[in-house]
Amino acid sequence: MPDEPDVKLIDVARKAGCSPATVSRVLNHNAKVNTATREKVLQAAMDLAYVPNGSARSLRSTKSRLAGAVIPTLDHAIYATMVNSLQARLTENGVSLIINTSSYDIDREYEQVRLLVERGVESVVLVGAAHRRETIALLEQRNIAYVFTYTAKPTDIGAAVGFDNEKAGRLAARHLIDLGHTRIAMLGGITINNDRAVSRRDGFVAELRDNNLAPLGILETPYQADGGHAGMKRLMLADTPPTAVICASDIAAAGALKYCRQNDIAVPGTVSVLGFDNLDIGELTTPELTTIDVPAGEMGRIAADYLLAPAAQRQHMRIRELPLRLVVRGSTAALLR
Amino acid sequence: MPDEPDVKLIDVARKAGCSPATVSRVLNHNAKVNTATREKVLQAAMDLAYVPNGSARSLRSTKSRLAGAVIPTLDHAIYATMVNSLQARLTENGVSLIINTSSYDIDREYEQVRLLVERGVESVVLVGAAHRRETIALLEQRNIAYVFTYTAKPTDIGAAVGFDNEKAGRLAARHLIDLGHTRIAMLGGITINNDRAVSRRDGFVAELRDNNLAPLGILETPYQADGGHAGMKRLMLADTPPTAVICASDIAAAGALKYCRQNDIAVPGTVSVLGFDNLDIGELTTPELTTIDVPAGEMGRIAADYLLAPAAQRQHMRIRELPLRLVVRGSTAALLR
DNA sequence: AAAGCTTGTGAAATCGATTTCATAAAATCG
DNA sequence: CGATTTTATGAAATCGATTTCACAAGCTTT
Repeated sequence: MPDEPDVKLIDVARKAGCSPATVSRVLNHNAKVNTATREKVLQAAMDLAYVPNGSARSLRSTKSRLAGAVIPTLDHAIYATMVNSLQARLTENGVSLIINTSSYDIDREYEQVRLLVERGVESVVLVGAAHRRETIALLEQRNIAYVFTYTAKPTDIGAAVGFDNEKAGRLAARHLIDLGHTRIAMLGGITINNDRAVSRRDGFVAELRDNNLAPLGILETPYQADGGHAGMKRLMLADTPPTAVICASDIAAAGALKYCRQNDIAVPGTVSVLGFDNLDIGELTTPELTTIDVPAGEMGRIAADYLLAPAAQRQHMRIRELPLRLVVRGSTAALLR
Repeated sequence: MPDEPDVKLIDVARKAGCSPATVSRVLNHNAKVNTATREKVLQAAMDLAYVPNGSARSLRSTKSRLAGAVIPTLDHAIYATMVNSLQARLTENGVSLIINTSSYDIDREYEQVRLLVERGVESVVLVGAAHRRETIALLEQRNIAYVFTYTAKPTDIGAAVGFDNEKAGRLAARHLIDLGHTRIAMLGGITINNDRAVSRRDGFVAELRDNNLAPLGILETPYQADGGHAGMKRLMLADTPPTAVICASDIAAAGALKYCRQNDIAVPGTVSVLGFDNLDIGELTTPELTTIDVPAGEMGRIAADYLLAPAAQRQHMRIRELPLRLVVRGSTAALLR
């Protein structure tokens, strides 16, 4: 390997015939530097293919230009899409993003956040509003900006960007009630350590109760096609099968649809199926899925903007509730009597 | 804010009644340190909730425990899944992952890699084998380990983990030829800056030619459902529509399926549709998709293992070709005559 | 033209860890 | 038991940038 000795700032200074301080000035805050000198420095940096040492820079300046995100998984489009736009926006502003996954485990989440703090991140994106006390304490103590996503619960702790999950549950129930359904079941997500799934379920139950109805059954299933498939099977084989089912995600709903197709159960004729998330897949199933849109990309963008904003401004943007949108397609219909 | 002054290593040393050097020893290589002293140090670190300063550490030790990945997008499951397992494996080994997206643009890729180098990453994951010369030069010069994914092209430059894209194209063609099809078209991906799409197309064409056939048409479509939908429309409205279509991804294939459904074109009766990637969605469409499995998760894992391996060992693991697997489901069938 | 500002620059201190080198104390050996 | 090796530790140098402080030279201002 040729492996030339790494070019350092001082080498640039030498080549440009000035002091390291001046090089630093040119390369950073662009403070008062004579134009001729500036040119020489830039030229030298270019010639030497100088790449600054980020560690040294952040050690001295206490600015790392690093952000972190801890999400449940990247294997679900709803999170991957958010991270995609989060990353894009941060990068546009010179901030790099470190990603960690928690598998929906808040203890693991804490460990990951600790690691992020050690790496010197200046801000952190978390999912949901349920976290270990230590996690928040660590961020507060270190004065690291953080924002919760997929939730808009007014909380006295962190800032949040997302939507009201309880409203989402209600909106789903509302739609089915409006269609005349009374035997409504839910294929909910796993609620352990998932405050969002809990809220949606609560909203669902509350809306039913407000209409003098009770849920026909609430099953907890993993957010995967198999889970939706198996859950639908249990529901439809019960003594009183539902005429409408709310699913925790479009993936689960697609699995439910698959079960119905395999067993010649008409959707929406016999049973209406409602998804959640509004993933691409919703337009590709037969029938296409009625679902509730989750603005994942927008959340990522807004979260980024929040974290990029100067601390003073952040005060005014703590809670950002995004509108929920019911997307009506072919998998739900009025109850036949 | 209470904002206690940050605890530094020297504070731990003070509290434990020893020198910073000893604290460092305990916290790192665990070199010969008296057990009693070690306990005291660990206790002190715990009590003070000490979190090491990563910048200082990597500045001095030239070990950042940071890796980077530049992928086209996280908005496509095939990449998100790879990154998910890559990240998991790296984190297990104490390495954090910085993610950047390039939107399939190798100039952008170069910029992102530069940024990664500046952040001090010790290794980098790239997608495909087509990169700017500068990108590779930079990594080589800085002695940063890197690995290409989704490709197994024997290259004199980097290591690679993936599969032979040309074989994949051939495998797809082979399947359809075996089923008796002769009018075969391709809804390929965008080939600009995408060496993998190019290879798959070339393999497809080569296999047809080896069987004295010529492609009925090759359309380039975005890797999205709309693209597959629109492409299928063009193909089926042509003077001689194909009896079989190879799609660039399951998403595009699902879009193609949708077009057929909307226009009462029987699949696989009138036209067979072959997907690529083996995403979850393939099992949720009607009919379910015949597809070629891409071991995205495994690639991420293997890439991580490669990068985590000591440099000496890496020599022996440069190219790792994973097997391709045809997954036959309901969207392809023998040609009716 | 003297006093007071600006502007542009460099010398040296500094960020918080790791690492090298030296050394005291303890253990082993012939 | 004196000589030698081993073990455990600390003092000080160091990584590569940024930042503070000082100061010279060139401009204003009166």
